[in-house]
Amino acid sequence: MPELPEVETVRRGLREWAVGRRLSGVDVHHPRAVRRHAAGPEDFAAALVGRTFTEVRRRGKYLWLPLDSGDAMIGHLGMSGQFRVLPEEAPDGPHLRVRFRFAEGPQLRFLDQRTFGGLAVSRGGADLPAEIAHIAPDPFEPGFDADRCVAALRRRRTEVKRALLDQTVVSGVGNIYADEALWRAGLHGARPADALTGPAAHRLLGHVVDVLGEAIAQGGTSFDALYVDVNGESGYFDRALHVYGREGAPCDRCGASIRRESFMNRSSFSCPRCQPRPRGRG
DNA sequence: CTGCACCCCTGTAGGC
DNA sequence: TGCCTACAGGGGTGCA
Repeated sequence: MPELPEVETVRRGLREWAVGRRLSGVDVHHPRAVRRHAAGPEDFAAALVGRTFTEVRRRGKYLWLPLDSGDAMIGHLGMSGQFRVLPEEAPDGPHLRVRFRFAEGPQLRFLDQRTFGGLAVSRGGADLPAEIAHIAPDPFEPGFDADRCVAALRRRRTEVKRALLDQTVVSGVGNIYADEALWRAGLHGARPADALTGPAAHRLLGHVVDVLGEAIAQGGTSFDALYVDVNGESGYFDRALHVYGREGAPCDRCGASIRRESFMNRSSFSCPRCQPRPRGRG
């Protein structure tokens, strides 16, 4: 479940099901799932067994679970990663990558169809793992500074959608929520970020925060079974999407037919009337 | 600093 | 039925 609202949904599930439980065994079923753990799968497991998850934290799309050792397990879901809480007798399935066993109670499993996601143990990373420090704060962190974020956004000499997707400007925004925020702001994603006025950039960031917050409240966006919470349940925010995946459907604001454009080798959805394409530099 | 090409993978949908 | 391509919510790297 890739973007911030989906990762936050997973974080909440992990907080409920993983915190305070002592690990009795960790089985790496696919080494690629721990490729970012340089010391290898055995070291990964050894750093976890016997330890207890004390908390579940998140920055943007990254999760980390501090341990009572002072280390932390880092997780990124990539495109198709899932954490699932399942009883021991549940079948493994084809996408099981890492199994976490506890002294008692259900297992925690990391599943990942495409294996773009991954786990690692960060030594001494309980507070903020060094591996995540290059990512900007996300809008829901106490340390988030909106003025600073807007300044970073307007400093980028690139298109505004690219800037929104840049995790060093603001973390947690992906393709869906970038398109939704741009629609709400009435801006085409190809507008130059450095041509936005301060108030316009603040308004855009406000829409980013709004759409992410509303999506969290709905448990995220689930188009299919790949994007589910730790109990396998889907979120409902897909019903509230205004542009993403709605090519040809009428704009909820003006009725014009939603268009789809190729951008950064991905699809971008927008309203041709509410979000006119910029001409030249702006 | 920036854009760009390309890499990492599996699975599905659609055209032929 | 098969075969092919395009596409999917992620990030990272190397190069110009």
